[in-house]
Amino acid sequence: MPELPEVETTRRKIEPLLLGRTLTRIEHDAPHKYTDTHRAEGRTVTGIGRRGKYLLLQLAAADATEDDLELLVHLGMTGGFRLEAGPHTRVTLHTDQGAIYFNDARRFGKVAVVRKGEYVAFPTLHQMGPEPLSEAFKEGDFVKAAASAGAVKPWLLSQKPVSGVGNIYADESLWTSRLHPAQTRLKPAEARRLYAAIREVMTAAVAAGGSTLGDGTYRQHDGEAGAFQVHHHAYARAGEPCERCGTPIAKIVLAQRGTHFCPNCQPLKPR
DNA sequence: CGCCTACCCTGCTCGC
DNA sequence: TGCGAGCAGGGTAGGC
Repeated sequence: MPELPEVETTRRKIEPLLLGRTLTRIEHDAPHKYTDTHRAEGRTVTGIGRRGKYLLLQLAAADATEDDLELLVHLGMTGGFRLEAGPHTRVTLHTDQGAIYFNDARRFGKVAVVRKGEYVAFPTLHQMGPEPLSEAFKEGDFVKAAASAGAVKPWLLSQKPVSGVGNIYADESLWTSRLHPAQTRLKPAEARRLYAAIREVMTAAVAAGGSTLGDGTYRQHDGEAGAFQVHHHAYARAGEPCERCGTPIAKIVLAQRGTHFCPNCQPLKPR
């Protein structure tokens, strides 16, 4: 599950491969997942941005008769760019300087072309919360919203209080801030700990190039693996001793997601 | 309107 | 060795 650190690493890696290139043709199957890609044909990539877990390729208008467009890419669970086609190539971006391939074994990824900023067809992107490593992510706002929130992990996964947090980094941030994933209505001190943990975990994970799991799914186009997985304290460590207290890490299912936490350090408090 | 659940999709692991 | 069951899960639709 590429989350903010993996998507940001991807953004940095593909930027030199796509910036300034002209998209000559886009091929794909499964049209219900890859929409309006033809609108990008003939456009030059003028920038590569990221919002939460979405990559946003800027396709500026050539003249006043056209709209600025964006090519959205969501990597889903297994999506990634490759320099060569493979059995799981779903979308091929042909450019004036060679092709780049979007591979996605489990087909949870998305590619779409929209008018710049027009995200109504993508409600999560449309209502995306602030970037966790930006000035827009304010502790005061976060603490206030957390005070009335439901179970904290699903709340984080909604992308509304903050963007880019997925299953791995939710579990890691909650372990770091010693909060139970199902805790509701965070007290100010708890919310401040979580706010700091999200920034700390995301900063370290971006610096490490993200996390590459045991199955090697989350690699960059050049085969490079992330390094943050060795710093996981909770995610995928069920049964192993908590690094703070030695209690075995528990695994439960919460909001349909595998959820890992220390039952001793992260107690559920009645509210 | 907000919360909850089912579903999408397919490669991989595990047990027999 | 072969094979079916179970698992992984972000985002979205739909129900209450």
